[in-house]
Amino acid sequence: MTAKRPRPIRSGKGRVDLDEAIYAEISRAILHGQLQAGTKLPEHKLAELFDVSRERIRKVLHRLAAERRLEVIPNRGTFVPRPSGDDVRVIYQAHRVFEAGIIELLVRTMDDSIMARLDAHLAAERDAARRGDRAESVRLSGAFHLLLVDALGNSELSRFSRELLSRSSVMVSVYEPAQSSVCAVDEHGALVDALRQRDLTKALALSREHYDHIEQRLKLDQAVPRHQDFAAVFRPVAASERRSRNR
Amino acid sequence: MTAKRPRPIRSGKGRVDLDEAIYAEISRAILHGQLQAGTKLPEHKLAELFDVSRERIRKVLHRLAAERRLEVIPNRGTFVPRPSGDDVRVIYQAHRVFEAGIIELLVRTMDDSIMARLDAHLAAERDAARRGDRAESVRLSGAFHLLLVDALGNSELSRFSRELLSRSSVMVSVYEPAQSSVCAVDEHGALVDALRQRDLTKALALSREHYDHIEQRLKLDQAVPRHQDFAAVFRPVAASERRSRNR
DNA sequence: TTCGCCAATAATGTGCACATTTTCTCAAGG
DNA sequence: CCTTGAGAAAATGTGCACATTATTGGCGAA
Repeated sequence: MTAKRPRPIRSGKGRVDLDEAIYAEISRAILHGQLQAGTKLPEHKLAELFDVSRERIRKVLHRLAAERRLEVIPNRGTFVPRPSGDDVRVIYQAHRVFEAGIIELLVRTMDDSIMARLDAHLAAERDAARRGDRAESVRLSGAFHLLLVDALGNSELSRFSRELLSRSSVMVSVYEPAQSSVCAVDEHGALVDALRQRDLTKALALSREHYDHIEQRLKLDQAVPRHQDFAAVFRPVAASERRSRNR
Repeated sequence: MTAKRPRPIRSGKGRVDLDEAIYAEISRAILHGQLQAGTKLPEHKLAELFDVSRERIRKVLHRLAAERRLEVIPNRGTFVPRPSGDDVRVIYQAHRVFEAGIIELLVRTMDDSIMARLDAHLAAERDAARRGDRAESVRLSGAFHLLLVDALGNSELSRFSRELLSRSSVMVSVYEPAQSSVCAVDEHGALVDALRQRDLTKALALSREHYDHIEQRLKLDQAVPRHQDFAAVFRPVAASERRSRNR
């Protein structure tokens, strides 16, 4: 590290984007299940990885902790949450309650353009399943539920939905590290059919059962705690590369 | 827990509580509508008020901003959000969607103890209304909706519900600063009746109309932006008093 | 060996100094 | 009178030093 700088290396304006980039990168790693539950994220190590100050990492970690994506234990460190069985129950019940409300509104207010987008998404899911593209199937499966809530055009609902999905992603990677049991495309298709018929009761039941299936599958498996070299899962953010050239 | 160390000014564990106390105090002021929308919360002023370092205040403010309770504008400061008309629409739609999901579950799963708690709450609301206790009526009115979600015993749902309520509280204080148009007790009572009969359709309609009424009332009024001496609304937190004696 | 204690090391928590940016003040010029 | 701009003042942003706490490693006694 340089001892004292006569001038600022970068203007202050770029720093906000830098924060955002680091935040997005860690969020992505969690959402994609690339960080094992229980993994510790030491501030020094991350600061070195992203080539920023420790304070900057600290701020991002605490922000993620406020969103329950990470867990900060005072004087101990920051960890990827290790969801308990009760956490699974809480999160999936929240998913069910939340989507029930979404469906109740969609049945009353959806239009053709929304149905068209849902149909297009189902086609993409079926195509990924036919090709056997597992990673894409997982991604689309989660995106289906986001599509439902985004159709309402409500930023608050979308934000909360993403927080829930982020947390269930960690659970999936904990409880089923090996097999790829994604949402069945058939269940998504049946739900869309019920929506098209504006059949509230049927749509509610299908959504509820859908999340029940996922939750049940999770509880069958056992958690396999293990350590992990987290450094490998992060992609470099733009600014860190830029600064690396100066050294 | 006893202080063994030669000279601990304060035990390190107390600091977490201190953060929490300041966070709770500002949250309370927002929830109670004691902070006018648009009010700036300067870091060094708050630091002086609570008698803590500016960094500590800073952390709390950014945490509240992450929950959308406050708004941080880079290099400008932290402000109580000034909700736009579209914000009102988004928040109250979120309320409706969210409570619809809650009701759908409550109708299927509630038991006598939950109904008893709801009845007791209604009695308290009616009592406050009869006594003309406006502040208590406002508080109980918001608490009714929290009681509904808390009945599910789901921390995630409760947390999100409180975030929403916190944001709508600011809106109420912005758009109707004078009159006390709280939730009508009758509407709460009718909703409880529908729940008791396990009438999903009726309960959904009542909840929806209830929030529609509140939102409509808000939109009739005009925002009255004005400055405010925020220092008067904060109560001292324990630790700040303790330290004040040393000066 | 194994347990427990203590020093050594590493990691987190925090106050502070200083850099950067914005806002305020005021006066000169159109 | 209004506008504009330069400098001062005030507020926010950030890196760093140091305090505090947890973890590790080692050493001696049962």
